[in-house]
Amino acid sequence: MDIPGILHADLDAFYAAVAVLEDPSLAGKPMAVGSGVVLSCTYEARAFGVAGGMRMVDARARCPQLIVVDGSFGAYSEYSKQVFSIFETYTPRIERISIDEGFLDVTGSVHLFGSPREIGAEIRKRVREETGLAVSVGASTRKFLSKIASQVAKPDGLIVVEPGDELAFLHPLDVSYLWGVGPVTKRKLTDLGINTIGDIAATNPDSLTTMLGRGASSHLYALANNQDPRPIERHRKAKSVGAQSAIRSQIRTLDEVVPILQRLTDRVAERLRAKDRTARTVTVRVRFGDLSSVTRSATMETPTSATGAIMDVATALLKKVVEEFPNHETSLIGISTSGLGVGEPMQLAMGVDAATTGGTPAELEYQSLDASVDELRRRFGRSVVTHGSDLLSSRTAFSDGLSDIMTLRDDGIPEALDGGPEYVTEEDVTQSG
DNA sequence: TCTGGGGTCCTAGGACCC
DNA sequence: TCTGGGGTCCTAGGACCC
Repeated sequence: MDIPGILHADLDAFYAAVAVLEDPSLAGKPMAVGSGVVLSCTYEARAFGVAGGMRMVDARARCPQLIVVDGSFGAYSEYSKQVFSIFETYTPRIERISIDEGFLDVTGSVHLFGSPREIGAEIRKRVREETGLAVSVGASTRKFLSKIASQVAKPDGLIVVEPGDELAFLHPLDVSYLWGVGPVTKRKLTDLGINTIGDIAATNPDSLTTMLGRGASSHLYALANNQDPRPIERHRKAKSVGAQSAIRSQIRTLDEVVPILQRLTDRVAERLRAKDRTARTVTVRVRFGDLSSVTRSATMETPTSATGAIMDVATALLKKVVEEFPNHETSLIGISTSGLGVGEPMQLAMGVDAATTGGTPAELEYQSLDASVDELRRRFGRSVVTHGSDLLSSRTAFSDGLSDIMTLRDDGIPEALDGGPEYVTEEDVTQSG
């Protein structure tokens, strides 16, 4: 396999480019997408020193005529879909890294479509013609090297690193091109007199280890010597699901923070269910007014995707933080769930809606029973209420009003329904389907 | 220069088990 | 009963990436 068949394709200034396509009057002007911070900006804005990640106030200071537009995520995923479907006509071996970049392994496609260089050129042409977007492409025999090549190729370029030329291409480049070198590592390397990737390759690995630790140093040393055995991975499963929210006004008490945590937990649990996943570990992050932050986590005995169960754990963790750091302002709160699993038998808390019983809320009565999906449907029709990994959490979620209103699909999986929680009786049910 | 939201991976210490 | 070693799981923090 001595052809540069690993392609890295990266859309140029993606969000900004889409904004220009949606509103052509923005073409050729300095423009940034984002509200608090710059998510993406045009190359005209970059000429003024505006860059992604920058605070919008700083961006405006550098470029007073900067036009700022809000992002529209619907349009982004539409364009992204189009672009990736073009990729798919050249190879099924695609690893999507994010909405705007991915790896393509075209080593098996050369007989059909020509050399990697020809494929890269054709992809760029087709993406330009069919979507109006510019995509830069790097090609080599290694993932990390192709990614670097596409960065060097920007904007709107194609760089192929032929086998044998790798080190000559790589070694003059600044260390920050390497995946894994951020501000902290960059500073440490500078202190060691290491500036280029070639400097890393020429350094005694032991002295790197002293400064960076075993993992990071062997990683960087390998990359600097063009070692990167990672294959293209087509389907990567998420390892965590989280949500966070920055808080502007100063708040200090648990009572003020809990509703925000509730909202975030709702979102996370819903996304877990949408992916048909469960989580075992709940992590709560609190960032204080001085921007320092702490995390507290706890692992549950049984995995769950139930809002109530996750919220119980999250609330306890949050309480711990508040007790540990009294009278601290909170500037951000986040929740993350990890230890994700699939396919555990779900435990359902069931309810019958008020229309069925023609009634007002009655006293809740619980009982456990085993039942097949068919039996559930016979007994309750559409009136599934909430589910979790154990009966207690399902019931807690239900009685706290955190339940989702759902119906059973034919495969027995609950499906979200619109409508209010009008339930008057409730029974706990173990789903056996 | 710490401003956003979504993630991954690594390290290190402690608990616990064999 | 103590000492030692190895492995796994959990928790907390930090760096980095898009």
